[in-house]
Order: sequence, then C-alpha cells, then structure tokens
Amino acid sequence: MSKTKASVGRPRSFDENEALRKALDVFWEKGYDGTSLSDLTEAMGINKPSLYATFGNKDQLFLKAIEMYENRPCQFFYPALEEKTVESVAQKILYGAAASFTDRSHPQGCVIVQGALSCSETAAQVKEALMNKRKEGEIKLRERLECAQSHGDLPSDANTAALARYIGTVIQGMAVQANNGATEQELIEVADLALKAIPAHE
Amino acid sequence: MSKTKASVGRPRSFDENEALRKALDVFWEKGYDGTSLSDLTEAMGINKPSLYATFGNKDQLFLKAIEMYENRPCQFFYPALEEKTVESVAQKILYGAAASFTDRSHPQGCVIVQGALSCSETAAQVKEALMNKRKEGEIKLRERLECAQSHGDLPSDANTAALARYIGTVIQGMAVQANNGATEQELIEVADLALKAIPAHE
DNA sequence: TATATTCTGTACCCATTAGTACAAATACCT
DNA sequence: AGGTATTTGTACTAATGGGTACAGAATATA
Repeated sequence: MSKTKASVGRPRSFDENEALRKALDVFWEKGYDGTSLSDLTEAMGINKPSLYATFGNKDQLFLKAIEMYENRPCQFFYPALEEKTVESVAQKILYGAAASFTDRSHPQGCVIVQGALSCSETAAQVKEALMNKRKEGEIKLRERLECAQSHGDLPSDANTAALARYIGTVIQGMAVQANNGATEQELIEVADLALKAIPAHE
Repeated sequence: MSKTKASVGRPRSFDENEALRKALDVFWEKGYDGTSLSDLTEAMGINKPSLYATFGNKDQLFLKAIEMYENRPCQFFYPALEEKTVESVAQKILYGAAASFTDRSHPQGCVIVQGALSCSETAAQVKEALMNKRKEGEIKLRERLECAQSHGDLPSDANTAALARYIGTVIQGMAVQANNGATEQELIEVADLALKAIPAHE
C-alpha cells in the first residue's frame, strides 16, 4: 500500500506500521466518531500532513487500522475455523474471544464490534464496512459448520445458519462485556455455558 | 423533573415527553458522540434555547432519554424477572430482546448497549452511566437466580453469577445483531439455542 | 390594562472539527 | 555540488461543535 518504494526524497521519520497500530488503539478505545484527528496525530506522534499523505484521510486510516486488526498475529477467529472438529472450532473461537477481548496490552473489547455501532452519518461508510466484516465472519463460520455437517461432525438436522449466528452473537456480547470491564475468567465462564448449546457430533 | 408547575408565563409550545422520545430515537440511532445538537433540535422540532431550558444540556438530555427508554411500556427485562420459573424468566428476557431489538417502530438494537460503547472523553460520564445500567441489570438477574436456587428451581451447584452474565452477554450480542440488520426470527433462533445452556430445575 | 413570568427565535460566542497550502528540510542521483 | 523528489512543520481554511445573550412573544394574575 501507499508507496511501493521511496528511496528518493526525504525519508519518512516514523514507522508506518507502528503509527497505524497507535491509530488502531485510539479508534478501538474511542470509536470512529469519538476519535478526532488531534487524538490520532498525538497518539501516532506525527502531524496532520504526514497522516494525510500516508493514509489518505480519517476514513481510510480507520479502514487500514481495521485491516491491521484482522491480520494481527493474535487474531483468533479465522484460525479457529481450521480446527478439526466443530467442538474444537467453537472452543477456539469462544475462549479466544475471552482472551483477546480482555488482553491488557490493548483496549478492551473488539474494534469491529464497538468501532462504529451507532454513529453519525459521516461514519456511515465505516459502519457499513464493520457490518460487512461481522457478517462475513458469520458466513465463513456457517460454511465451516456446513462442511462439518456433510462429514457427520454435526447432526444433519442442525441449523447451521442459526448456530453460526448464535456463536457470533455470543462473541459480540463478550466484546460488550469486556468493554464493560469483564475479566478473562468471567468470559471463560460465559464461554463454558455458551458451548453447552453446541450439538455434539452424531 | 424540570418545572413542577408553570401556569404563569408563556406556555411551552411542544410536548416534553414527545420531544424526549424524539431525542431518544436520535441517540439510539447515532450514539452519543454521533449525535449533534443540530440533529437533536431538528428531530425534536425545537431550538437550542428551549432544549437547554427544558433538559439542561446534551449529557442530561441523554440521561433523561435513557431513563425514558428504561421505563417505556414495552420494556421487557425487569418485568421478566417477575416470572415464576427460571426457564420462564430466561425465555421472557431472550424472546423479549428478540422482539424489542428488531421492532421497526424505533431504531434497531439497544440504546443502553450501543449509545456509548466506545466514545470520546467528553462522553465518559454518559458511558459510565450506561455501563452501570448494564451491570445493574445483570446483578438483578443474578439475585433472581439466587432466589430460584434457594427455592430449588435451579441446581444448587449452578453458578448464578456466570448464568446471569451469560444471559446478559447473549442479549448484548443480540443488540449488536439487530443493529446489524438481523430479523426477529433470526434472533428467536439465537434465543432458542441460548436457552439450551440454562440448567433445568433439579 | 398593566405587570410579572416564562418561553421562543435569532444571532451570536469561542473551541474544535476535518482537511490543506506552502516553504523549509532531507534524502538520492548524477 | 546541483537538481530532483519526497516529507515535515507551521499556519491556515471553512464548517461545525456545544452553549448562551437578548429582545420579543405569549400567558396568568392583579
């Protein structure tokens, strides 16, 4: 992204990824509407022209921050889909959410849930992007469950769409809980209960 | 609130409750940070001096709107605690959330969840108020479950705090789902699954 | 009708918002 | 060293943010 190469001209005085990570933290904590450019430039340690030259504008910066959020190494959702059994997939997702959303090395909760849930009209595009991320995750999970169903790892009468939606609902609720100050242990207990609704393989 | 009596002087040209309801709708849809005073005055059909004279300021208007939200007739949470059995309490809460959060006569979701989840520093007080509302609901639910437990309507080894937190998590997740466009039927299916984790009476 | 009281509408306040123009600064490449 | 390319910092813009002063309008009481 941005420039593929810039060996000519004055060199950039900051690390693009580091600055983006800082921006992510601010958006994560304050949401799109609650974050001002001053908040961003202060946290990123750069000034506005640098921000605009490097990341476009506030919208694009937000979307790039979300992209970084989804690709960071401690991401748990999509890797969990690779697990061998439905039970293991669900466990990895729910316990992963419990750990991730309460990790003290970054703001609490999930930026995809809380970044622009209710928002102004100027944030409409950003909100839609987050809505699509949430829907996409649920679709991928449903497809994983359908695959399991066709392999006998899930009862043939199970409603895969509802199951995927249920798990999505629980992790979104866990994000709200974490935002509210819930600890990892408390969310683990929620995950334990949530898992009781997942049908065993037939 | 406001004035106990105002038989003297120019009469108010708008209905206070109606205006407050309109304000609630705006906050509900856009969140605290995403709502501007212009949004409010336009929706309420009044101008700023009337708003400030009647409701104080933006913060106090928001808090009064939340109060109205909690006391409106179609409220489902606290009435559900009056049900006779744990199963019935849980059903009323979860199906009530499915119906309420997707009701087309107002914005989708729950303003207590989405009104100020991630927000600016200026919204800190408002955010804290909402956090307390969420916690309070969970505490009241836990107390209801403890009461049931002492009467044998819940196994003595059930973790009432975790159960209350689990139900709270699910309805908060349902609010996010509704905000994302989920239908009542879709949320009913989520509720059906969620109920499977509630232990039967012993 | 006069007066006290309250509310409404306009017009303003200052701070902050997202975004940009431009010149000085710093590099690479002859 | 000189030219070219790029970034940086300062200083700006136009618009909007929450909030208010004040004069006139509308009522009850006297």
